[in-house]
Amino acid sequence: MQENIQQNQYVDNESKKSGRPRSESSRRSILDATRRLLTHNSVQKLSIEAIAKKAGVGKTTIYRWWPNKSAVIMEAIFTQPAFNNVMPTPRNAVQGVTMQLDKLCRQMAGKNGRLVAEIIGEAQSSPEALQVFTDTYLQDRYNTLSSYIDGGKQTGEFSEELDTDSAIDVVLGPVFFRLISGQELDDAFIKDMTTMLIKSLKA
Amino acid sequence: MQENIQQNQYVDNESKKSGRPRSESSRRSILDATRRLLTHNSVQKLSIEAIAKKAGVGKTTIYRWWPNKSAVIMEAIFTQPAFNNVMPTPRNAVQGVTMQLDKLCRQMAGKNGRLVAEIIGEAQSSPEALQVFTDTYLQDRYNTLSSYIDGGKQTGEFSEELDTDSAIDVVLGPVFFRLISGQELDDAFIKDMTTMLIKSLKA
Amino acid sequence: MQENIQQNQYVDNESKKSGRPRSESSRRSILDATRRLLTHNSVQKLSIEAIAKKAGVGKTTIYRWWPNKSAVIMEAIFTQPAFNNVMPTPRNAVQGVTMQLDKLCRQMAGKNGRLVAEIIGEAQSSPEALQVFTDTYLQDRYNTLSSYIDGGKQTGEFSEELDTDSAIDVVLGPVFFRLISGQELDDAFIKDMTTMLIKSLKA
Amino acid sequence: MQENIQQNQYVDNESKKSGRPRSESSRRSILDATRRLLTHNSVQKLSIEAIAKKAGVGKTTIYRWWPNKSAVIMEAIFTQPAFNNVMPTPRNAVQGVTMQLDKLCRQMAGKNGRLVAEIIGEAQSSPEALQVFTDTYLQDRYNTLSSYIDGGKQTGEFSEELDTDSAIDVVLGPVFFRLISGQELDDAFIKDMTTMLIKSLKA
DNA sequence: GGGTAACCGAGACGGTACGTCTAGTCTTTAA
DNA sequence: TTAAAGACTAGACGTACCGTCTCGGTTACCC
Repeated sequence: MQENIQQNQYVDNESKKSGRPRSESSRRSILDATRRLLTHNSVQKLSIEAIAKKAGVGKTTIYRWWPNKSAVIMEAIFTQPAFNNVMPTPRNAVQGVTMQLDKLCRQMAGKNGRLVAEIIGEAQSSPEALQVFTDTYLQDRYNTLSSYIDGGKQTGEFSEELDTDSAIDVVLGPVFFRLISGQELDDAFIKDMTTMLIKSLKA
Repeated sequence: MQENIQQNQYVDNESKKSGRPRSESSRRSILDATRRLLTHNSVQKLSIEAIAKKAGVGKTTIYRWWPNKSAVIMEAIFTQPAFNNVMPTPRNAVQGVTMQLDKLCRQMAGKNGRLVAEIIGEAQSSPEALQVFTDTYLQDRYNTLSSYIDGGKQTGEFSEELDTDSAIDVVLGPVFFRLISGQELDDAFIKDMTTMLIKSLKA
Repeated sequence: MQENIQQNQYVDNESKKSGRPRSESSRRSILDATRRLLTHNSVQKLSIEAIAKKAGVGKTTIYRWWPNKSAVIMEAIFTQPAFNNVMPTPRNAVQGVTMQLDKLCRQMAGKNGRLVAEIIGEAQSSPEALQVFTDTYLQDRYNTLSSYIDGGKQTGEFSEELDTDSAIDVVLGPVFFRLISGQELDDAFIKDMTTMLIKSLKA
Repeated sequence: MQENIQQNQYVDNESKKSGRPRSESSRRSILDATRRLLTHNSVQKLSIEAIAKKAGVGKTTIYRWWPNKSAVIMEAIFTQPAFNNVMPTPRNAVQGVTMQLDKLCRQMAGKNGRLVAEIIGEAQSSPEALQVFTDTYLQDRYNTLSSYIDGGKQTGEFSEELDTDSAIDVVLGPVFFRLISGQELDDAFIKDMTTMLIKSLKA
């Protein structure tokens, strides 16, 4: 499993510090253990204690680097390649929005969808976790949609009177609502939804 | 606080049973205590133990009648008059959908919105709880919107090609997404969203 | 299983009262259920609730006639024929004491011994239960030994200076101590003990 | 209150282990709390929960180091100086046995006697607890009596044909029987009993 | 033969304690 | 200084029983 090596976001290790350095192997085994445990347990049933045990790591090591369970899980999940949001440059705004919706829905099919729903659920009880969710997951989709919609407004594909932020929520809303209300994101729905949402954006 | 008297949904008390009958006063004090505790605590921080203590009731009495915490909370919350969904008959389909969206958003403003978001969050880890949420809360909104949209399709206000179920999810999605992503349901958003969604339904 | 029909000791039904009379069948099924449950459970693990369920009887019916668990159990156990204390008339005091010790030890062998030990254990936390144990079980043995020892003192078999009550405790003590300290009442011990105790009584 | 510092018997802390070491202060406050609670409550009414609360300690800390309530209580009680069994060297076997009986009876007078009776009672429902009772309390008395009786057999004070183990049970039995049958260990009884038991041991 | 009184079963009630689990913190030794 | 190990306080979990109560019904006796 290839992994995007990246800085942990809760620690600024800008410069060389004295003392024993953070163990990269611990970090990896924590995230690996989390991913493996999540294939058999729900997010809410997963405990820091269980992660620490499975990873062969002290609980303190986890608490030192992540503020809470949600943060560990999100880092474990959203850094996986399956959750990237890289797309080819679209020919026009309509195609961009369509592609984004399609990619989002494909990512949410099956197990991953349930996982994201559980993460969202977990985040409802913690503003910090919600913030992390927004930053590490939603933000990319917001930015992408924002550029497409703004572009569409300029080219005349979309109504000039759209408020971009509101429009993004309208576009993303149905996908996540379908998810959290326990329904499948099947092809028929994707098609129906996309048709409606494109219409709602048009001039 | 006037309350919709209704049968508890987990018990079929069709006929006279032997034994001491269920205590109505305990039932009320459990629901009251739950409501009062929720004004100071989040759904997840609320414990059955705390409800029992506050209500002056044994824990077993709660476990006897509700399968889990979510069920108690939903019965406590959604039976309140503030969460009814009674609306005047609309002149046409557009007005119907607009009214439903407006009512929904008003109910979700402020504290109640956070509460519902937390309930949804809690329900992500338990299919049974999600089912109860659908049955006791979403269903009403589904039904109402369903009749408006079907009506609109017949009168020609809305596109004949709409799939009603998909359309309902598209209409409700943005509201709940806004909620669970931690943003306010302010008037500007309501206006923008309504404009877009009505357009998406039109022929 | 033949049973000594006897008055329950906690109720004085001296005279005919008005109202429905106590159900003899309930009484019997309670005692039967208790005996059956005790073959698989320890005295402490046995619950009034379990007895009531097994006997097909309301808990109140048990509480109406017995003050506590120990009382039910003792009535169930000690009224059984295996626990009677009828013995042939001895030729002399020594034989009497010997016979009593032997009978006592035989009754305590195996399962019954453990049962009595558990009853004694249960009675240590409740003076009332201890009283019932004394009245329904120990008293018979006390009386019997008392007559033998007094007889022996008169015939010169036993020392005139014996205090009868103390002597009884000395005679009974080793048996019950062996029981509650978890050791077997094997034949070798019975023989050794009897020899010693008879010597201790002699002039 | 001076206390025999000793290893807890359920843990083999042979060598230095990694991790935070067991808190000596928690251990002491648990035992102190137990002792204080026992002055007002019976053994059976005492709960682990109450001990934990009184000691300002998590329940898990108790469960980590003791297998059950009886074990905590016995460690709290029997390590007290009042329950030691140190005696001066006797001139002969008769004096030894007499002294041991006397010391035992003095220790059992008043509150402590009731306490020991309750502990014995509690132990009747649990072989493990009975074992602990034997190991931490009875064993000392067994050993002492054993050496006195064996000595007496060699010097001719006691009958050569005595089985030492049986004799010990005969000697200890009356004391504990008197205790568990709820009678006082008064001076008259001690005198009568001692006279009889010495006679039973003699050649 | 109707009244009344005590019984019966069933089972809900307010409680207490159980033994387990997890959270998040603290304290040790080793690297 | 960080890591691992694991003990610490705290408190909720869901279960089992306690002893009491409240129902609808059932016998007996007594007038």
